[in-house]
Amino acid sequence: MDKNLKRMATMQRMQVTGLHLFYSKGYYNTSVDDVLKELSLSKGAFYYHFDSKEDFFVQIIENLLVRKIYSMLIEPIEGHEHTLDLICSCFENALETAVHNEVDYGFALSNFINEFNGRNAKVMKHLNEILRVWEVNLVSAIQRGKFNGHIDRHVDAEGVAVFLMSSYMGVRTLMVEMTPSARKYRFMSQIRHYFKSLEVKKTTV
Amino acid sequence: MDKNLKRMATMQRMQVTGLHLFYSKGYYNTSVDDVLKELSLSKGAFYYHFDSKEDFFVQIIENLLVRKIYSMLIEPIEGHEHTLDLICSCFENALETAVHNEVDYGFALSNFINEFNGRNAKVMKHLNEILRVWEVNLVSAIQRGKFNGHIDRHVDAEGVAVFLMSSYMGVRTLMVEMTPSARKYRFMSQIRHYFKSLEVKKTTV
DNA sequence: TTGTTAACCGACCAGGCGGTCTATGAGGTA
DNA sequence: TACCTCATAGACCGCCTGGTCGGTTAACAA
Repeated sequence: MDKNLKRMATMQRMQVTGLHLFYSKGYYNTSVDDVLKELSLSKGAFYYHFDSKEDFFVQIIENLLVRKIYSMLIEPIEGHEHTLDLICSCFENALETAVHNEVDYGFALSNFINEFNGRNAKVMKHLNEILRVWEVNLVSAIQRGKFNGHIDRHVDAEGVAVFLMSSYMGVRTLMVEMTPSARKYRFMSQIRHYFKSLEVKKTTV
Repeated sequence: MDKNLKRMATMQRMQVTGLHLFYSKGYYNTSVDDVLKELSLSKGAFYYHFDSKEDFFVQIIENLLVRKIYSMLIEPIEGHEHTLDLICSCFENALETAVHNEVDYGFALSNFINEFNGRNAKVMKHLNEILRVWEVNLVSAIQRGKFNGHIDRHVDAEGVAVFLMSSYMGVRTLMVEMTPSARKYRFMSQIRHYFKSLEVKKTTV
């Protein structure tokens, strides 16, 4: 048990450092030695715990990336209050975090999708699974909104979900260079404008 | 002159092949030899025409990528008709091209931005310049629409431009895997819905 | 005390990388 | 024929990469 704890701690340290480096420098552009140098560990330690660099990365996805995205983009919109407000403040918070990074490298998930697409089907399967979960949760949030009477019943939930995911992923790329906070502000204004057009039309007069 | 023509032709061939490989496999994941193998040329030929791999890529950006994006996303919206319709069909065409690729690797510009961000400032400068031109043209297109009376005068042109660029870049990433044509359809529906909310309000009754 | 084993070390390997350099031949010029 | 330049060839270099492997250490069990 105590043994197992040490094992887990070392693996965790490697994975945290690995995610940080893969995110900021890219997977193919980061060597195993880069990760080990950061931690003053050796090749032996690495290949004792992981089968390969790819296996290492898949475990990072499952243990760290999935949770990160879940807690940042999925869990916050699971409430039962006004759905669109939830999504709005969820995006607002996620973007604000990005603005506060002294250096921002974009949305980790979409960076990795770009990097692995067409080059590594196995890793892509894991990344796509995260996208799928995100999409499903967005769709059900919007349907909840329609059910609760906040969102117009003619709205296409799947369409809105795709549109929201697209725009979020895109704005994160757009924010990496030049005036991220201004772009965040403009983006959020337009999202709110778009959301207003999804609400039930108050039958005035 | 004839000599110069041959020189240009060889350089062009290298650049076309280079863009294709860099786009599909990534810059860092494509070696100079990969490009040369494709053309049955040697290292000598390559370094006779280009100073370095980086110089090669910068020339590809300036000679090929800029033009490609200009002809696909900028020039089509420069007309003076109903602006939002122009943008709509421009996006429609650009996405349709992507759907028809048997294998799609996303939006080249945003892929490269992801790959070079924080790693190569010089290349990033060139990529950002393309983004800037795109943004400027979108903004002026929208302002034209406001001037022509098609777009509500309260609309924030810069905001709409950022939002459009974001969503386009994002949906291209989202389309690389799984049901691109369905996602394209849903995306375009929402774009049209969003555009409707930007039009001048017809004062009914 | 002795043996076992989990955790880690680091030298080593084959292959690939960007880039250099000398050689070579084709085509024009004198 | 002799010469010169442009365009290309391909061997070579030093460096880095993912991955292997025999050795070492410390904790614990007998």
